[in-house]
Amino acid sequence: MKKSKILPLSFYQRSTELVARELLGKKLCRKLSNGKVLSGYIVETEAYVGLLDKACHGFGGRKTPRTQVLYENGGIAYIYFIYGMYYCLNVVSSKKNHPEAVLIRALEPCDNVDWMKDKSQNSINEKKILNGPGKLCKVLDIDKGLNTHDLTQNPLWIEKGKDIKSEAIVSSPRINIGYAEEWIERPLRFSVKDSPYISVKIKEAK
DNA sequence: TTCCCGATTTACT
DNA sequence: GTAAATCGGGAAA
Repeated sequence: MKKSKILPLSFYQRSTELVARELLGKKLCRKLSNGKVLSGYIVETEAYVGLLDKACHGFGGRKTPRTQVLYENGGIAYIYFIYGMYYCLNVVSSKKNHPEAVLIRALEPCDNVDWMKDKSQNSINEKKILNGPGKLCKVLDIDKGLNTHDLTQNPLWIEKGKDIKSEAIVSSPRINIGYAEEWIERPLRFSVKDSPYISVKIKEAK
């Protein structure tokens, strides 16, 4: 029995910023009901760090049916519906009773790229198939049914992928959280430097 | 129960 | 650059 490439639950049960940073380069895999496996390397994430973070759904200890999953132990999926038409995939991190998670914002396509191009109706440019949290969920067929799913199990899991050097990781402010006041500028977004697959271009520091 | 608004994407001016 | 699409969750009443 060969050693599993799937990341263990202990990987997720650490500080959220660390998990967000180290998820870069990892391989997100999704097995469809027809048996086909789609995958991509994670190139962009954002950390949502719970109680004090005004951008986090669990801010201030808010606890509702939807955010319940954020309070669980790390290693499971938190999927929510936004703007009436899109889903976003998050990885719950940290320990029980800490409402923290990492938003997966963009992937570099890996397996079954042609199938994904078809699905996204963007058959020309593979750089734009998975470059956004709403888009990657649509293409990978991720919806509420996978909420609370264990990310070490079929049909959605994360494996070891490419090695990303720490010099190749850049942090920047998060996207579209204009309501979060002093948290808007916090550099909790992590991405692979110069990757053509990220969602929103990073503002250059002058 | 009602009302407001969003961790987005796409199309248009 | 800005706006429209579109609906469930959360807060208020």
